[in-house]
Amino acid sequence: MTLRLYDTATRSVRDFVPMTPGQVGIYLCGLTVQSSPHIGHLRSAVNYDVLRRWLLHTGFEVTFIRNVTDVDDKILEKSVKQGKPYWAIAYQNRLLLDRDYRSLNVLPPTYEPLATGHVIEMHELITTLIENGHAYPSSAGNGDVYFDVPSFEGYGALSGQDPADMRVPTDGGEPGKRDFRDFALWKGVKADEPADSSWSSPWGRGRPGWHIECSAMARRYLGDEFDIHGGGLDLTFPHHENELAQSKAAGLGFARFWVHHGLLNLGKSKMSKSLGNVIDLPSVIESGIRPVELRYYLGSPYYRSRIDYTDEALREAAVAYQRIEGFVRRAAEVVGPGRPKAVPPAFAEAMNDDLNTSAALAVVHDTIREGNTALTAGDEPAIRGALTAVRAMLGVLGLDPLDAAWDGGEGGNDLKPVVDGLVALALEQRAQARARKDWAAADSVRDQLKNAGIQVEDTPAGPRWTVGEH
RNA sequence: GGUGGAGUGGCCGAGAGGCGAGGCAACGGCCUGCAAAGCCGUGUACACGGGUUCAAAUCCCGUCUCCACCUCCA
Repeated sequence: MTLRLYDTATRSVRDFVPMTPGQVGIYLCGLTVQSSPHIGHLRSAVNYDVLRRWLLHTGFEVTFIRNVTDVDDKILEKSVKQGKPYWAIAYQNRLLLDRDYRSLNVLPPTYEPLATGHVIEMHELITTLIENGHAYPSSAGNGDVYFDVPSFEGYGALSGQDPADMRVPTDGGEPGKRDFRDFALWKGVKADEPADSSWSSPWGRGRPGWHIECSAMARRYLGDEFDIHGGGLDLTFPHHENELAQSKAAGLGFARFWVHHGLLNLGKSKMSKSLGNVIDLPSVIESGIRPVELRYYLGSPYYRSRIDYTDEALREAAVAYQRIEGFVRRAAEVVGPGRPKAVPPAFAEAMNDDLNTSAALAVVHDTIREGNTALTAGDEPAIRGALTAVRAMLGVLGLDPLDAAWDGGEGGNDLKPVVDGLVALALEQRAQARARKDWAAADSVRDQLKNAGIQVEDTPAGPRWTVGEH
């Protein structure tokens, strides 16, 4: 049973066969750090994190490269507008992005290369392209270097575009281009751009032209040919098409699989800063949803389908996750956390089927039902079996409630033993009241605890309590 | 204009020719002093109109609505 993945280039689900047995190289287009991340960006991270964790679980060694684009038009614009160095703005947003990734338990990449750190690699690639007739310096003498699209046969194959059908720009396009479809590999420095945002090159001072950085960095860390290239559906054209064209034209094998995830819409269109329909992690947390619950929401639909964001759906996902969490915690209290190991065959089958997380989650819920039944029956071996299976599955999805990754952040855990003691005191009172069948007094204790944010529930093993509104 | 994709029960969301994924909500029951949690049961949903077939949510034709890309975008 092998992993089957949808490959955009062939528009079909294919058996995933790595170039080197047991090893996988993945390049994921990360963000252009022009602003703080929103939950649409986070979906991307979660989707590929699940792919990665599944590959790891099935025994692969994964080299996961996720880049950051730290120089581009918008960052420079902001720099000028705010009177701040462009690199300070980029770094600031990078830190925010990193914080969000960590909150959502997204594994850190093997390496996170920056565009500005790979100018030399880009020059090498551009030089090759000029030498073999696939690129040329702008005839306008502005220092730009363009990729010669008509010189590359097969342009448009990835995205299913016919170059002949492409819209001619209404503004006339760049004056130094031979063809309006040609795109910049290198951008000559402009007078109104910050002085520290250009690098010297054989074609004069300038900066990277978006697409080339990914070709250069993927090659640097994964080689001339590698297994999987990922990114958002909106990057298919032109970004990935251009990456593919320039890499192939330079004689590289490049990506064997193109994986694209669906976007997250808010209202009637995709979440994006420019439209202003943005929700970010801090505001989600503000609304009482925990990061793990957001991750469940973002990760439970099939990665290629569109998510139409609504507050209700998110809240519903949070409740669904709490059911999962409730079982794991209750079971762990009875039999200990256990050691997660194998995943049920049905779960593996779902994951191998192009990462069908919805179907995989159905297996999680089925197993939880069995576990809950075992819990009421006090059948410890069955509880243990269900718990380890559930934790193994949740681990693959990055959603194990017992994962230490979810503890961090607030730092309020030191108080746990203290609260434990206080609640135990109150529960002792309640137990006494119950013993003398003074239900009013017993319920009053429970109500007061509830008002303080502590839920009490009676189990065969005695009362247990949980904190928070969840 | 071109390209790709989507419309599933009150809601979210899989599936993809026959055997009712799963979750949330609702209702009934069990358990409980009462709750909570949990368990059991209850819903014949597949945008619309035709067609193919013994059988269609799944295939074909047409219609409508929506989204993404063709400009920066996860």
